[in-house]
Amino acid sequence: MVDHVLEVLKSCSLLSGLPEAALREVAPLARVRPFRANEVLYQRGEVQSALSVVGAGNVRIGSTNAEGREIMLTLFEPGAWFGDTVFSPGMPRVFGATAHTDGELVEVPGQDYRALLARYPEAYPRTLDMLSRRLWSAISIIEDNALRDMPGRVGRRRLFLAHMHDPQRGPGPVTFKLTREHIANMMGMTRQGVHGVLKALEQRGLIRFSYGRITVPDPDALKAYLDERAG
Amino acid sequence: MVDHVLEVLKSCSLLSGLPEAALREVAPLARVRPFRANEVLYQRGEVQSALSVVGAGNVRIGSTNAEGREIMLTLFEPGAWFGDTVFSPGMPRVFGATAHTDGELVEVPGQDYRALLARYPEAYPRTLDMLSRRLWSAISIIEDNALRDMPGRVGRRRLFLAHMHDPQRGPGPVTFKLTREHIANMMGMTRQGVHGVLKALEQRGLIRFSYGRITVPDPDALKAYLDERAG
DNA sequence: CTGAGACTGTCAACGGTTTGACAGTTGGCG
DNA sequence: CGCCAACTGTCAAACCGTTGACAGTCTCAG
Repeated sequence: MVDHVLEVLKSCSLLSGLPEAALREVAPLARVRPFRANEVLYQRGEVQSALSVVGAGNVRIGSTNAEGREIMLTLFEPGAWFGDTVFSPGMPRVFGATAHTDGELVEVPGQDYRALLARYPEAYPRTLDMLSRRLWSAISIIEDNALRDMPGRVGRRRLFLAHMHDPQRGPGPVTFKLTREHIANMMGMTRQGVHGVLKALEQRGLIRFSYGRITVPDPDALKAYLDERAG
Repeated sequence: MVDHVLEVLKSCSLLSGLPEAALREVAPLARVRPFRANEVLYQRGEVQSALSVVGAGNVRIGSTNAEGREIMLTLFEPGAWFGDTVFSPGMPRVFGATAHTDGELVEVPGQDYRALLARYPEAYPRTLDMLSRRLWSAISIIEDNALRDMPGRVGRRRLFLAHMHDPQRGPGPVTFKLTREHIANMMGMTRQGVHGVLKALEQRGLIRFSYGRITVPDPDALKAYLDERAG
């Protein structure tokens, strides 16, 4: 059990600055939390700080407004970490998390994680680096939204997900389990609007899709197309 | 001179976790860089990591795409810090900075700043907290863009700036020196589009504006209006 | 104080997205 | 193996923001 937790923690880039001995220290304090598809994992506003690492399955990060319209910020794969308040204890959660598929979460209590960092300060730079990159991702999404038209935005977001999916950038095809509606929610568009955009991309052979599933056969080709289309 | 630098560094929230002794150590290593309005301070892509603190004047953060269309992410006031690559040395800058008014920057070489943190590890938690909050700001902008219509977006962004302007949340009026075109660039809209939105907000008395200047008389009233308009 | 340049108000035509509605398709569960 | 629920394709009408163009207003530097 603890061994399994340790495996998950080791797979997490945020924690890769910590020596294995450190991970062994927190592993027993972590909690494994299995989840079913569409289960709400955290709700916006909860005051509770934990570092969550996806052990298996996919997790949607996002929030819902009063009218019930939802926005999905990103989709996390196994190994990804989140927990926006780990570094700002006492603050309410800024966004919510929902299970996208069945899977499991490993939760390290915020206090324990912070104490661990304090004991292994050499891990701080790596931690800052990771957080900093998250910030860039967010900013580049803002830029895309402001600078690009709808096809550009959709394409770029697909690339972004492909990169999240496999940061090692293996050139092979990448598949997500996403409906048109999910994509629309990510972009602030409607299902119908997404449809038109995807159809155009498909005709160029840049993406392919089947029922509830979308695949990018060649991320590099998609990137090249988008770069050519607009600065 | 060094005294002046010290004052500026002390005013910076990112550095407030460091004891004054630490700031005295880096102050001599910092460089004061005066600037004139519209001067380009940093360009996207430069590989150079420094922590920049605004000592006086205003700085626009943003980027430009190939077609020359510009997006402005935010406007920084004295005391604000930026330097997206301080925590990820060796990476190219993700966005550019341009002087919005005359003013001055205090630049701490990234290496020196990082070495300082390593010497005063008790400052790390505060640093992570600050960076984390930046991430929230960015994410909440993404949310606003996806979930809100144009008036909602413009209003929210005005609030965001008001908050940046004075995080202590004094309830008084706040004024920015921003043209319609700047606002348009922040939102990915056009000058004309912004015009209509602002006119509507003005008629409700929520904002006022004069030549090249816009003021929010009562941020709380604006917030209340926006919250009511759309969850 | 005065002129040039920057900023602003406004208009009509155009275009892309949403809205709303409905039928067709897929996949999983009983 | 068949049905139901979820997902998808498609269309026309309405809407909203952009494009492009021009005249009016304000500021500041000389």
